[in-house]
Amino acid sequence: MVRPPCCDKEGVKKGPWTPEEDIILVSYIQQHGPGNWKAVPTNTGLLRCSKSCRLRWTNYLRPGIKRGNFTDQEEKMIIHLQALLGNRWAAIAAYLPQRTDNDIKNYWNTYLKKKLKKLETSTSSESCLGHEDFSVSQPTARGQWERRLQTNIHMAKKALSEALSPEKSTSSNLFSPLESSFSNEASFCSTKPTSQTQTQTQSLCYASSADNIARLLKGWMKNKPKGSNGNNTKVIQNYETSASSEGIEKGSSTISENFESLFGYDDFDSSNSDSTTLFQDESKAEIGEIMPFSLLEKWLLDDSGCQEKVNLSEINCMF
DNA sequence: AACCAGCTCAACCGCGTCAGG
DNA sequence: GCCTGACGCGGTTGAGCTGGT
Repeated sequence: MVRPPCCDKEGVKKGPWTPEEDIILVSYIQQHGPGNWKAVPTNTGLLRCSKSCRLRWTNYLRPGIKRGNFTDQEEKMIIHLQALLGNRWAAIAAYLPQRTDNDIKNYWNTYLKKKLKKLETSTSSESCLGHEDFSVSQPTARGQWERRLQTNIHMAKKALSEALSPEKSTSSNLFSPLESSFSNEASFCSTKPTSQTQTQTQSLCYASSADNIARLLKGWMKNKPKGSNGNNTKVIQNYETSASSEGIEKGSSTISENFESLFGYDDFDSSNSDSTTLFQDESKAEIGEIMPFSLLEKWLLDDSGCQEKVNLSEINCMF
């Protein structure tokens, strides 16, 4: 009764994605939205399994993804949340806008785990923990976290039921990431674009998604050793056509320039994710704007001693 | 310059869950 | 209630990169 691997069919490509494949995938999702992954390989002609497409999208191409250096605060949040939630990377990722669960998992496994271990061994000789007061080995702090989590869950549920009631749905858009753990991801969407802003929204988030590819392409164009072949050019040109039909400004001379102007990657920075996105049900990336992130950070990062007083009223404001 | 060990991270694999029939 | 297929998640792998010798 062994389940056959989903991708062991002949002709299914494995390994790293090429920029062309990325473009095809993004182009498709831009038109049809994420979801129904089973249909993606069939409809796009990509020689990838549906799982691979979904993974590529969620971990790499999705709009608003931030890559590279984790900030101190992000690091602390991961440590705190890992202590609280365990290896539930998706849940942890819900608290870190612009980070994917895979990214966080990798960061934890390659860096934070070692760091904490080091810290633990260095402090184990001493009777108390150092200034980096992680809750990993602190049952009391963990208990407080659990209480807070329960409060949060309760309020999240309340907010959810309020949000689902039609007359309130427009005003209650401050969803907690926790809801994604307790309802489903689709309910996560909050800032529904109005019909007036939808067109603008679509192109904005499309650009945001394209930024990811553009960054990829930038490196690819630079490093591409023996020139791109005709196929590449063809695919990219097709994409240009598709992009231009979407009303996105197209550059002129070279392909690389086209993409540069098309996506404006030089202007890229994480702040561009402040646009509402077309991909509302993939809105992990927008949590920062959905809820007052600084408040959440405060809640997460404050020393455990004094925060309880502040929390309940402040958290209530979140919902 | 060549080799090697360690590290990083994108991608894969397999299992669990859930919805639809 | 059972079966099946799709999806999501966490663990693991391995190719490529980097720094040291």
